[in-house]
Amino acid sequence: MDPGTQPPARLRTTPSWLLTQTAAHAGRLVADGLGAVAARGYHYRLLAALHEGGPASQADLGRRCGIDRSDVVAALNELATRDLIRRDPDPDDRRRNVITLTPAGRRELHRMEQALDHVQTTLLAPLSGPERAELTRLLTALLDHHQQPR
Amino acid sequence: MDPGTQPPARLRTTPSWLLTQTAAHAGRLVADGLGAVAARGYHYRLLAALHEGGPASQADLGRRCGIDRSDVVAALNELATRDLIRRDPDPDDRRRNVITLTPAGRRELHRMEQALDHVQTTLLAPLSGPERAELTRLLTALLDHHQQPR
DNA sequence: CGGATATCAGTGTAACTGAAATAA
DNA sequence: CTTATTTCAGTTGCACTGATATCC
Repeated sequence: MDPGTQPPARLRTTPSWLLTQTAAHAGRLVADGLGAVAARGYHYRLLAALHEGGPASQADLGRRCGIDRSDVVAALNELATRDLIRRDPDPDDRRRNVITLTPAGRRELHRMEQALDHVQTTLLAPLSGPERAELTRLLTALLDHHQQPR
Repeated sequence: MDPGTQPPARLRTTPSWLLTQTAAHAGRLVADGLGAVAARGYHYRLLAALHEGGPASQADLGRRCGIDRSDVVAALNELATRDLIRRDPDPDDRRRNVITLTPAGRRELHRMEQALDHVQTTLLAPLSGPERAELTRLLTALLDHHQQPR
């Protein structure tokens, strides 16, 4: 009712603000969806990377998922106590661990994906099909550009 | 060089992931830009709201900026110690404080805006003019939709 | 009384920093 | 000697929760 409860116009037309605010909404939806299956973002990212790329070292997983090596350790600890991954020493390089997705992990990943599918639907509700494709295209271009220097 | 260092395709096509990742990049740029003028996001949001809407209560500012009342207190404390805002009791409603932008606050806001202008340029570098407008339009639609139930 | 305000203390997630031990 | 990997300890920014005192 109160029009003064609107965010400042300067913010509403600033791309970085629009991005971080919509991302905050998306993050809430993701947290709720994954929370319902007792998981969070880092867990899903790691399991998805393992499912798609097969067993990998922790440093590799971190690079692929954009998760800091330090946080990979903690997240894998949590996944390991639930037997969703296995952590074995690499015989070919004794610095590394080989992380493997377990059958239970594959099942949990599937549950997470169902939850996340629903999140996408809710998140993109106000956009048409072509609009969703265009948004995906634009965000991908941004992401590729800013990830280049790595 | 290593193609295995790419994020999983499932993530790269998921809108919520694209949003949170691009927002993370944007957040880094904003943090760097505002950090150079000894500020962070909350400070800019609050000063911008004060500049655009004039003096307001803390609860009002929180609603306008999408900042929790609890965090408004802390951020205003920091701004007050730098004399960028004034916090006076409201004579008409003794529960409230009237927050006012000081001349020093207006100057700092201007410096923050210059830093943020540069951030937008860097952030949107890979997109054409029409693409930037389209991205802004799509994100605004998402934001409006998910803010409705407030 | 119910409702709003300001404040304080604490939590959670994502992202990051620095340092150490170990091994290539 | 340098580099890479794993691990631990700690920090920051943003967002949120719950409780309390005060006032409309």
